[in-house]
Amino acid sequence: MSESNLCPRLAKAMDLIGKRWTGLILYQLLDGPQRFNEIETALPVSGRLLSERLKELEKEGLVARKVYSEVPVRVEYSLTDKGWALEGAIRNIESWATSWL
Amino acid sequence: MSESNLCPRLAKAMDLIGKRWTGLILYQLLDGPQRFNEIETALPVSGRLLSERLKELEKEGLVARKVYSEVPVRVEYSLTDKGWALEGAIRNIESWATSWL
DNA sequence: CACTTTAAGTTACATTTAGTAATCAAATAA
DNA sequence: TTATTTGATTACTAAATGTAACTTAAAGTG
Repeated sequence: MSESNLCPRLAKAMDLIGKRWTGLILYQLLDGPQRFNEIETALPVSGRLLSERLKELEKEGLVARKVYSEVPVRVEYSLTDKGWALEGAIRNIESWATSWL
Repeated sequence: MSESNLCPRLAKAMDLIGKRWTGLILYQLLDGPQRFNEIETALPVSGRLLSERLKELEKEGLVARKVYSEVPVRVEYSLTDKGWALEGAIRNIESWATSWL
């Protein structure tokens, strides 16, 4: 595993999207803003990793987190412009899956 | 991490592509057939995992493996039609990376 | 024949990441 | 005070990954 002249931006993109659950979380958010438990229910991901992934995605600016001070607290996650910019890629994978899997 | 009504084909696609290095290996093969060492040199992936991923991709029918009985042996990996069908998705990620990372 | 060379892996072992279940924090209602 | 609910975090186990050494096979060299 030596060095390479691989484009660092593509490498980073693949590292992000290539992380387990990230693709499905983004796909899920294509349906619109959703709260933590909605995503957790919709996907076979544990709360522990969902929390971790959402934090990464928020840090990278693909996902926005909004807290509503209700009772009990409501937290909604949504795609940012940067996140929505991946819609084409995700839809592409979806249609590939439909055609080839 | 309970059950969900997630599309099994999309889940499988994301599981495949979302596995570490898989995206970059497919991207690398968009340049045409390449032998084991070429891919290993082009990407920061170890031989151990490259071998494992290529086996998975071959099993899933995205990559074809051809052995040339030369001295020493030459093994070339290339995309199948099913593999090439992912080109759009991969290019999409590439262009997202260029625009947003 | 023994011995070297080279590509393509494989194996053994340490480290990191993921899975599972229990627990915590905050805010309000009873 | 205690219960309830969402959104997490923690502790522990299991699985995946990183690293480096080793193996295999085939042919050329001495």
